[in-house]
Amino acid sequence: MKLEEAQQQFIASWGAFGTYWGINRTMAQIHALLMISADPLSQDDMMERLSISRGNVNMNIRDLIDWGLVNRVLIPGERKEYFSAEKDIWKVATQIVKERKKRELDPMLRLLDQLGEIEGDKKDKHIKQFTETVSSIKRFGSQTDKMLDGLVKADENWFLGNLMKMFR
Amino acid sequence: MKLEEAQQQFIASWGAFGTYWGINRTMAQIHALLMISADPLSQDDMMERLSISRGNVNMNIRDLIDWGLVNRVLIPGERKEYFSAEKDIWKVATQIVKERKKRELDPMLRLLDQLGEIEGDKKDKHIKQFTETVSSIKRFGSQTDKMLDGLVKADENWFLGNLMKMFR
DNA sequence: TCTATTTTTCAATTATTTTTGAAACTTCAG
DNA sequence: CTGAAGTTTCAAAAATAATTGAAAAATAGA
Repeated sequence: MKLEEAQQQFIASWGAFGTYWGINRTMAQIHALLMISADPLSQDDMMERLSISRGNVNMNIRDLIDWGLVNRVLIPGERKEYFSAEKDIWKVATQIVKERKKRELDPMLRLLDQLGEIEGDKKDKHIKQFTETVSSIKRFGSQTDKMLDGLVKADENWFLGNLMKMFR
Repeated sequence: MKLEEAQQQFIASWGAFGTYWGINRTMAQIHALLMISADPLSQDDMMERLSISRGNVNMNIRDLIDWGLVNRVLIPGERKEYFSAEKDIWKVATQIVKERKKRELDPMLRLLDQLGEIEGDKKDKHIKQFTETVSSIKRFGSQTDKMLDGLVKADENWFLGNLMKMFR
């Protein structure tokens, strides 16, 4: 398989998978392009490679920087801005976990705390079902929260090594 | 807080969070409604509780059944079909992991295998960067795959207990 | 079988999200 | 200061996804 063809396919597929993960297609494609590029790229490079508009590149690059997945790179003597992606896949995953935890899990747990106390007869089966569901989700969520904190802090090989042993 | 109010809020929020997880709002709301309901509900019940159309309920219920999160329940003497959700949150999580692995991770790994061999000079930095990125994602993906297989098989308390110790 | 009831399907509509592109803004060299 | 090069913004347009509702299909009791 030729390099260009493989690159095209990788970018297209990464973009498609991105939509499963709540990331929009273009953002995932830009990320894919930067991960497989040996050198940093400018916004114009990305526009050309992906056939998308300047505004689109600009907005999605900004989001990727917010997610901590892409960095601005200054190239001496160049006026343009260049961008490169974190290439260590473990760091990428860690960063995504960290951000998603912050954006999704933490707010969810805050909400569940507010739904704890319900007025009325604790023996009523509707009240019982509701409070049981909410509290079991809360319990599960807190455990997940702690686990992810650990995971984010852990060293790659140590973590995977241990986990591999556990599940063998 | 009153039960009805808390239920409303739980359903609305679960729906909103669902969109983060690649699940559409309505599907997540139906799931939420069934999780907090003490008794199985009919399609008409759900239409009324969530103010959505019959077709919408029907399609999303079917998806939830495909995901293994909801079951048809036969109520003796009733002509209508009733539905209930799995209420054990650990089973819910396990089921979601299993399905997403099947739908997302497995196809991704299959693709990466195809992108392995690139024609040309192995020393060329563009080829090198591409193959390195692809193979490191593949490696990471396979490890994740094995880990999730283990997780799905594992018993709740055993798993969380161990993980808690690991990360304390 | 017939028919009332319930479920399913799907084309058309509606809502949401993404993308474009041109104008506004910023930066910097001369 | 001026203006060319580069970046950002955002309203409008396009693309995508979700929802409706009515017709078709399935089901079960008489």
